[in-house]
Formats: sequence, structure tokens, C-alpha cells
Amino acid sequence: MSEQTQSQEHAAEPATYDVVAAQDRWRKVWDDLNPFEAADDGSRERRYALTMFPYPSGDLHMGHAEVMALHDVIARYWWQRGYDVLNPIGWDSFGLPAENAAIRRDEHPATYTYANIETQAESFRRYGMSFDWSRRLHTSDPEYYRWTQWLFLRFRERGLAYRRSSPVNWCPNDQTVLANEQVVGGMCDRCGAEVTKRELTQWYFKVTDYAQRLLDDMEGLKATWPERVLAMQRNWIGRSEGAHVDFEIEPAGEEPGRTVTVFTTRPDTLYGATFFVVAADAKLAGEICAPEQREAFEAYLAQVRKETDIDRLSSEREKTGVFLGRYAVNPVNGERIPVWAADYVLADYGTGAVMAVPAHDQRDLDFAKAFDLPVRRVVDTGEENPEETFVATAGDGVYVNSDDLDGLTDKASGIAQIVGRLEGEGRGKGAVNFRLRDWLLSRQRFWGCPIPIIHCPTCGEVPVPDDQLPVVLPDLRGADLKPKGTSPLAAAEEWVDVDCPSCGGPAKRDSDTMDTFVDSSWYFLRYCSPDYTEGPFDPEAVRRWMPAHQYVGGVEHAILHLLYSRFFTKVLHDMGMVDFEEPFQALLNQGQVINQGKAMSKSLGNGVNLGDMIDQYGVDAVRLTMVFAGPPEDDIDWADMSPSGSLKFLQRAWRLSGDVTSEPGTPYDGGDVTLRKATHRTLREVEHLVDSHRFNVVVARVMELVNVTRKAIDSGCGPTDPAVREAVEAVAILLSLVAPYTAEEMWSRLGHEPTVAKAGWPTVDEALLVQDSVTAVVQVQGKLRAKLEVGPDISEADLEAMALAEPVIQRALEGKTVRKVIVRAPKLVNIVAG
RNA sequence: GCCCUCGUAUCCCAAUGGCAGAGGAAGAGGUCUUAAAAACCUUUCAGUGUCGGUUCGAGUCCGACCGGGGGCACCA
Repeated sequence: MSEQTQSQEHAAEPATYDVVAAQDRWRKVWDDLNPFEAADDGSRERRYALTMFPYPSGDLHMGHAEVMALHDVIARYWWQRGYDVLNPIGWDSFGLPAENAAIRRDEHPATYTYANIETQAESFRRYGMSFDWSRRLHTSDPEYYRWTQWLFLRFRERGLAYRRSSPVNWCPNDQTVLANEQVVGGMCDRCGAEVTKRELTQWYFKVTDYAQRLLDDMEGLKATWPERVLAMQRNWIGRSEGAHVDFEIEPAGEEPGRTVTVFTTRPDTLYGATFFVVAADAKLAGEICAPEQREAFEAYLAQVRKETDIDRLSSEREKTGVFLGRYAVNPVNGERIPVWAADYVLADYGTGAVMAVPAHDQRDLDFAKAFDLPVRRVVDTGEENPEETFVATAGDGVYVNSDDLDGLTDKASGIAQIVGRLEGEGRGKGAVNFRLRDWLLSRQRFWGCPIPIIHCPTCGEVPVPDDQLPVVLPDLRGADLKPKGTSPLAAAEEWVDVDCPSCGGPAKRDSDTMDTFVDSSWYFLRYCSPDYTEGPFDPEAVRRWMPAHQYVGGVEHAILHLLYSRFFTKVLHDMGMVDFEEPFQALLNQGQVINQGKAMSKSLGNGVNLGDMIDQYGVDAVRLTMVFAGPPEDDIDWADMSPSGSLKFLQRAWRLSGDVTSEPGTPYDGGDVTLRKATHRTLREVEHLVDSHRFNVVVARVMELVNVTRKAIDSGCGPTDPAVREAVEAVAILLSLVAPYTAEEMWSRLGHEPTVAKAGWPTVDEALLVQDSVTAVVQVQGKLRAKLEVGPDISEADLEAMALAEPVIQRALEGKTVRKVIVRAPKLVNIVAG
């Protein structure tokens, strides 16, 4: 500010505050006060505010800015309400990107990772996050992954971690296997390369054992989790009800007969089965193939193996397959039907074999058409006959050509009858099948948690004894980490070669590492007792804090991380280690920050750098912008944002604090009632708004309070009125949820000691919530006709009488009979007349 | 194809089934200023995607459709 303008100012008060200086000043004060460590002493009710821990890739971006701002509103609100808040932070610090970056830069992944963590930690501090830094953890620390390994071994003891050979998703670029969840549209979730299949022996978690419980327990989350997340998990688990039906495969020449079970959701169409299909890449196909068809089958199989998921996903695809030279016998009518191998049947769903009912399943019908196989309608739905139209019908209808089912008219009884019969004859039974597959957890990469298993030629799989955990990653500094299709760990001979813990003979360590989703499936438990050495967590500490009251994070983890964490929690429950079955009581998914129509990202070049925004507008303006942008779960279009508007508002709020002329501690009692009412009404409303996550409306309410306070000072009760002090103090406390630096500036200017973050929520005076008069609306036939000023506790009878006495109403009712009067005192009267 | 979700002013968005507008952005006008910025004041703008139903009363509840976003999908 120039000397000239300063000399013209009456009050020597500047019109704005120095954002940068304020950030520097309060950052130091907060570091000294350390106000956000959870006391965990039982003096106050506990609340656990959890935010999805970040992956340490470079510095923070606007996505972090949004989720952190929203999350911090909740945590800071809880502090103000007097709870003991657990608001921890940590890093999901194992993973491929660090490894790839390290290969590019020719340095150790740990160097890159821990440097990024420091950068992000510093940015979070600058951003004013109310984290409890004393509980910070990193999943790549041996003290952490020791317990990841320990948990793996416990899962294995319970039969929930096992090894098997099967075709797996393979990313040729990252040179590692992927879980189903990491394959999106046939592409690698990480690098976008086309995923292929490989036959490999891999570790799995038996998440399918928990499919039904994962589904059922979502009932209890309905009120507090977003419906779309529950819907996604439901889709992913993919429960379907039907039956297992046994078909005999006839002996053929030397080949013996055998029983093959199929899963079907339409056992009632069994009489319409005209052929039988086995997944070409299932073991079964090779086993039952007749010798004279062997050559044709092998050729077909080779062709199928070459296909990528992209090929398979294209919907307009012609059906392909090959006859296996064998016949199956339909258990209900003894009919012989040919057995084919095809790629439209999946080896890893159901039993890898289906009964084909072309009349009532479009895929089977397409196949029948391609190979000129018979079609037989067994349900007449009233639609055109699929035998002629080649359009399968799937609805209810009258059963035909179905022996004892004939004449039934609905699916439910058809299914019940045939399943009953099959069960009676021992040829089938009702069954449930899930789309969910077991979780493939091994990865052929270096920067992950080693699998604590030793392979011994004599003893087989031997777990590393608990007292030898953790199996620490070898220091491969300088070694070649480039992906080669086998884990880089396999090449570290002095690490791999060990004595068998069981027989003492020479053995080798398992050289795969775990999927990083294993690390993140239990970190929220570790936060409760991050230094505990007797187990992954202190059961008592977990009992005190868990389940987390609020989890905040991106919808991109709707399936993967959240499903896995739920699975882990249920297993731990069954092990008796925790006494709850769901880890996250409530879930909030923030939207994405969109720029130029797409989510911000480095590769698209549409990113807006958080540091730049902070330099330009300050931390508080950025936080306020993110919170005010709209409902938290909606996407934010950066083009609609106005951080400069946010800064303008903050300065406007801040100016109020300089106008207050009363002393701190002045009783508010005698203050201007109108302003006091506005203050107390705002506080009460904000309580409800925060609880229902309508943070954008919280900001609007604070703006409103700032506006009326401005008016009160300039043209109302004036700056000396205690109500003004009360209002401005309330504004500071309210702003402390969103704009901590500005709030602290105001609090200090109001004559208080830091920190405003712990000032405490003002007690709402119920008496000040009562309005002197209310505007009652009088409607005739639902249309507004008059407004009345009435007392808030007017009786229904009085209000009705007043309404009917109103001249406007009497005119409107002329020549009509009043049929009904609806009175909702004190707000509304609706007169029905005719 | 199945499932979830959203649709209010120029834009972002509010509105326990009860007066459609709280807040912001943009626009217009004004006060202050030599001027501009800042600040302050005033002000314009929709009948809620469409159709139907429930109700005394529907932006809100129900159904169908249209449009946007998302999930699942050769899953038998």
C-alpha cells in the first residue's frame, strides 16, 4: 500500500490481509500447539475420520485438494463439537508406478517413493490438514508389511490363501499378472496395454467364500453408503440363482462315460436343450474330446488361445466352435445331444459347461444358427416362435414340449417343479452361482510385500515362521529391475536361497510380491495402534475406534479397495480379532475435478497444479472453492470455479473481525436480537448440513451470516453491539472448518488466543430459534391467495378463522362451498372449495 | 441388454410433500475515485427435461419416456 493512500485512510486498517504471511504465521503456531493428536484417553466420545490414504506419485493435484478439503470439514467439525477425533494419514507406498519411475530414473524405488512422501506430507501440512501426524504409516515400511505377511499366513492357515495354476490376466507391458478388477475393458488398468492370458501358478485369496456375506451385509450400509457404490459391488459379486444339472456323457469307443454338471438359471427349459457346450479352454474339453475330433479341436483351441479379451468383448462377433465327437444325455428325457466346444462359454464361470437351450437364450440360438443345430421351443411366451425368427424369448409363458411341465404358465413354478424332480432323482439341485472370482494376489514385481512362503523340494510350501517375519525385501540397489516376466526377486540368489524351516534342506523363497490392495485392506486398523508390536493391531485400540465413523474417498475404489477391505474385516471377525463385520460405517465419495470435459490428468495435459493455485489465491481460497463448488459427490468442472471469488469472500469475512469494537468476553445477552437470531439459526442449520454432507450449503449459510453482520455493522445496531461480536466469532468458528488460516486471523483479531480450531462449537440458544412471527400462506385449491403474519404458536382453529376472514379469501370463495380446510399451523392453510 | 444416478435462471447450485431462490459467478446501473482497481449499494433472469399418476397440495413420491454420467455384460 502506498504512503499516499495510507495517509488517506481514516482507520489505519488495511482492507485485506496478507494471505501468504498468515499462512506462514499460523503454520508455525499450529506446529507448536499440535492440536490434532487424538487423546484416546476416554475423556470424550471418540470419532474416527478416515480418508483414503494417498499413493505417493509426485505432488498433490486438484483431486487431492478436493477430497482433503471435504474430509477436513468433517474432522474439524467433530473437533469443534468436542469429540476426540482420530484423523490419521499414511501412504500406500508400495506399487508399480514407483517401480517404473525408478527404472526410468535408474534409482531404487524406495528413494523415489520416500522423497515423494515427504513432498506430499509437506503439501498436506501447508494445506492445513488437521491430521494426527503421530500415527503416520507407510505400507512399504518393514514394521508395517511384517503384519501384512503375518495376516497372509493366518489367511493361509484358514484355507483362504491358496496357490493354483490357471489362465490369468497378463499385462505384456508391465510384465505382471493382474486381478480381474484391474482389467478394464480388456485393457490394463494402469498402463492401458491389451491384456492377454497366461497359464501360471499364482496365489489367490478365497474371497468367493465370502460372496454371500459381502452381499448380505450391504443391507446395513444402505443408509450411509452411496447407492451407486452398493450397486457396483452388487453387480461385481453378480449373484445368480439357478440349478446344477448332471448330464451323462456317453462312453465312445475306448473313452469311458462320465458325469458333467452344468449351472443354469433356467432349469425349467431343460426340455429345450438341444446341444451341450464346453468352454474350449477348460480342461474338460480336452479330456472328453473324441480321438477323431482331436485334430480339429486342437486347432480350434490354438485359435482361441490367441484371442485377447478385446476380441472376445466385441459383441458383433460370429459364434465359433467345434464338435467334440461325443454325446450327452439329457437327464429329464434321455435324449442324446451333441457336445461342442466353443469360446462363448467361459472356463472360469459356473462349471465351464452349459446346456444349450437355443429357443430361450440368444447366445445359444446364435450358435445353433451358425452350426445348423436344432431349436426347440419349450415356453410359448406369445411372441413369435424363435425356431423361425432366430430371436430367443426369455419371458414367462406356457410350457410346451415339456412333458409334466406342460400347461404351467410361470417360470417360478416351472423351476420349482423341475428342480424338485431333479433333486428327487439325484440328478441335480438348486444352486447359486457368483460372478465374483477369487482374488489373484501375486505379482511378479519387486516393489511390493514379499510373500512369506518357502518352497522346499521335500516339504513343499512352508510358511516362514512368525518369529522370522518380516521377510524384508533385499536391497537390489543398482540391480536390473526391468520386468522380465518373472519376479526380479528370483534373481537375488542370496535372498532366494534359504534353508527350509521345516527340514533344514536347501529351499527357495517365493519370489512374488503381493498386490498392493492387500496392503491397503487393513491400514485403517493399523492406524488405531501404529506402533503395536504384538500383532497387526491392538485389539483394544481397534475396539475403541473402529468401525470408522466416516470414510471419504474417490468412487474409483468403489469395487476394488472397498470390497477387499470388507473381505479382510470379515475374515478378521471370523478369526476373533475384531468384533464388527463392516469396517466403514459411512462412506462419502467425492466427485472428480473435470477440466475441458475430462478428469484432470498429467497425460491429458489438462491438469491444474495445486501449488500454483495456492500461490495465486492462498490455501483457504482453494479449499473454499472446492467445498463451495457443489454437492461433494458431484463432479466439479474447473471452468465453473472461481477461486478469486472465494478469496474476495474470505477478505470480506475477515474485515468483519476488524470492525468489532467490543471487548472479548463481553456477554452477548443484551445484544441486538435480530442479529443474534440470525447467528443461532445459522449455527443450528450448519449442524444439520454438516451431518448430511451438504458442505456447499454450509458455505452459503456462512456467506449469508457475513452479509447480515455487515449490514448490522454499517446500518444496523453498529459495531459496538455485543451481537456483532457474537456473530463474527461464530463466523470465525464456522470458517475454521473450511478456511483455517482466515479463521485463525479473525480469531486473533477478535482478541482470542489460538487456536480457533479448538474454540468449541457455540451453544445454540433454543430461545433464539423461536421466531416472533411467521408468514402463513393461504391457498385456495392449492393456489396462493393471501399471506398472513401470525404468531409462531397460533392454534389451528385460530389460523383457520383468520384465513377464512381474510377479504381476498372471501372473494375467492364467493359462490363456492368450502369442502375441506387443511391447516398446518403456523405456516399454511389450504381451502378446498367447489 | 440389465442395474445405479442426475436433469431448477446465462452458468454453478438452494429449497423436512406446503410462498420455486438461500448463496455464488456472469451481466446491467450506481456511490466513492482525477481515473482505474478494490469496497459498498441497487438490479435483470426460470415455473423445475417430457408425459401421466398419487395427493387438499408435487421440483420433491410413483410409473413411462427423453437426455447426461457411471457400473455390469457371450456370466449360462
